[in-house]
Amino acid sequence: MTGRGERPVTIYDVARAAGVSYQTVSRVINGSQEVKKSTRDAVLDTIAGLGFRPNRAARALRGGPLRSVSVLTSNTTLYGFATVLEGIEEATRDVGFRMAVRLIESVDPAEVRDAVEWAREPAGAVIVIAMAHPGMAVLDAMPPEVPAAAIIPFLPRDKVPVRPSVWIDEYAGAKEATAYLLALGHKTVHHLSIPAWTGNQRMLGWRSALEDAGAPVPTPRYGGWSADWGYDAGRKLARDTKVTAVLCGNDDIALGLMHAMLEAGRAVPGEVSIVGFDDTPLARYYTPALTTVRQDFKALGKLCVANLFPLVGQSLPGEDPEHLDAKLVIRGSTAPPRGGSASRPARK
Amino acid sequence: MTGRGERPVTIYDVARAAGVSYQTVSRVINGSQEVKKSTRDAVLDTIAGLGFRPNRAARALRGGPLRSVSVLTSNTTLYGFATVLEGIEEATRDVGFRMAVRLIESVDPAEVRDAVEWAREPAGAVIVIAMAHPGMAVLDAMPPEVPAAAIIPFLPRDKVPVRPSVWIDEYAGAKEATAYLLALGHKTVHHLSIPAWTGNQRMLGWRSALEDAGAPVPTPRYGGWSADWGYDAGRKLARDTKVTAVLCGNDDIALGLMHAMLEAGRAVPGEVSIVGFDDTPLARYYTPALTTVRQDFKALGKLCVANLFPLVGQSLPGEDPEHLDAKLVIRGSTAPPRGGSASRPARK
DNA sequence: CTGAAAGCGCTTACAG
DNA sequence: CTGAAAGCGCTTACAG
Repeated sequence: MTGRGERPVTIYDVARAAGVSYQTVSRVINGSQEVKKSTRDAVLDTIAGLGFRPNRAARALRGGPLRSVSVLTSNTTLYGFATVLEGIEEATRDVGFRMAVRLIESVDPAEVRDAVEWAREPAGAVIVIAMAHPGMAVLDAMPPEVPAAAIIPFLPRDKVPVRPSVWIDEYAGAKEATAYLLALGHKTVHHLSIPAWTGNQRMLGWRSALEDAGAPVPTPRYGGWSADWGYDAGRKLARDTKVTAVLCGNDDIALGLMHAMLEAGRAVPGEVSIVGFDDTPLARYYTPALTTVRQDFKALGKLCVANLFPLVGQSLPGEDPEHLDAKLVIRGSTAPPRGGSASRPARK
Repeated sequence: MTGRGERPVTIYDVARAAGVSYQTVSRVINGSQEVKKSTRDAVLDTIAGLGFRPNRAARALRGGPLRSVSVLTSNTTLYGFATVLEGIEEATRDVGFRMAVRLIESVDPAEVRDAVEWAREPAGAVIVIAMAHPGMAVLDAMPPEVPAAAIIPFLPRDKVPVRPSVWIDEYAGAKEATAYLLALGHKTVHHLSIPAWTGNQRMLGWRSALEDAGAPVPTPRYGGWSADWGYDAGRKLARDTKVTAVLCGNDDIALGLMHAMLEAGRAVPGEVSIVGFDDTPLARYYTPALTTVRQDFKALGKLCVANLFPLVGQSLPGEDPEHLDAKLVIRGSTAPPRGGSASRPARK
């Protein structure tokens, strides 16, 4: 019973109860090797008995390990961001770290500067979810001495990135999805992209598959992350009856597009095949069920934490990879084009 | 330019540069009234020039204002939870507070105890998102002396709740939706509920509308929050051709149900009308577009912060209400029953 | 292997 | 209105 409103238990209380100096208690809770086993056990027992928990503020002030990670992210109502965040939270909680979160809503320089200040303030570790422009801007602005790891949507530009970075191989995923549509017999595949940046792997993978097959490369459209945007863009695409297959930048966009097509009287997948990206928990319940590229966002969040920890003197057992694979999941929203001949679809 | 790797600016630096004592600097940054205006302005200028930011750890250690809120929540990949969290983050950031987040995944006593300890540790303010069982368990276990506010899914049991609590009037929303379906001519309305608890307002509102109309009250089904669960439950409902109208506990469940109905060959809304709850950004793009009860989760999160602040000596201007209204949004997933006579639907 | 000392940056009484 | 003092709980050299 820690009781109500009582003064919290400190290392001095533990020291007195265990009959040692408070320095020894400090060594025990910090896992120092130079404490005799019997002393350590006695102290540990006392800690458990008294319900002692180290005061984080005092630790931070002293310059000790803060055991905290500050996460910068945007768009947490999007499935991918929310799930990455859950992965980070679980991984940090597992090792007794706290997680602070701050949203970045734009690439406005003042907001970016503010976000960087926020992140470095408590001298803890930092994670930037740079899966959208605001996060990328913050990542660029982050001073190199800040211990930070990042989740990025493209391959690192340098062989040795400035800081630990993890990603999903969206290039391969997009390429596989596009190749699958071509193999179904579609002459080409259009692309309703998430907002564009240099090195967007989903777009590059899509283009690469098209080029490999010698198919024409339509101009991709981009502008947003939402179903709203997918619907608006979809209404324009629906007017072009030569469009028979579309790869979307995410599943929300795909839903908006599907709605626009159906509303325009174009059958899915009868006249138009649609592929999403992410495989949200809803995608399989769209009608028709959405063919999409699955990404394991939770694992990505955890992976980022594992790659961050060596920077702050923590390390988790085992070697961790830097990236995860994406995986095409075939459902009902894709089919051979009307009258088109399928050259044996590469169903795997 | 705060520069790279330099020692952070402290109140001592500011004091020296401004030619005052460090105590005076402390008074200025804490808004003390007893500082001469000219002194205050000089200090404020120096602070801006040097880019000083108070060290939060030192403040916390001293017992000063921590300016931090710790949020306990579950299920952040669900739209409602994610959006409430964004509202809390924005409101706390606006006043220079930090937000720490921890997930609670079960009602397991050990996890609940742990979560409570986590929340009280840094002596900051606490918010419990008690919109699901895990949060409710934590709220029940929270000692009264902890400065906490809560988001709850039902009316407070007592006239004067133990702590500030905010909610959305789901009772009225569910009642309105159910009455609307009855007015369309449905003999009764089934309910696929989110997990049940005593005082579930969505369920009570639904039941109340049925009773007011003298309609039979079918046994509600519940078990999960997800489209997966909605689909499983929907497959059973689809076999019962007497079911012509269903109110769902959220939009994800509604999507699963809709998929099950369509898959079973039952037309929506031709044979079965479906109403959701929440109005997620995807709901309007379901096919058919989902009639649902809109809840403003972001405003709810902000409202909770406003109600929390008086507890920690902050107060925001203006008087804040305790609850928000829900609103029926009519779209394409609802219609009069086949052959049923509509008694002039209460379209508003 | 363990104890005594210093100090992290701040705020709040306490004097003046 | 402003300065000098004490101390929050902890960790890391420094002695022994």
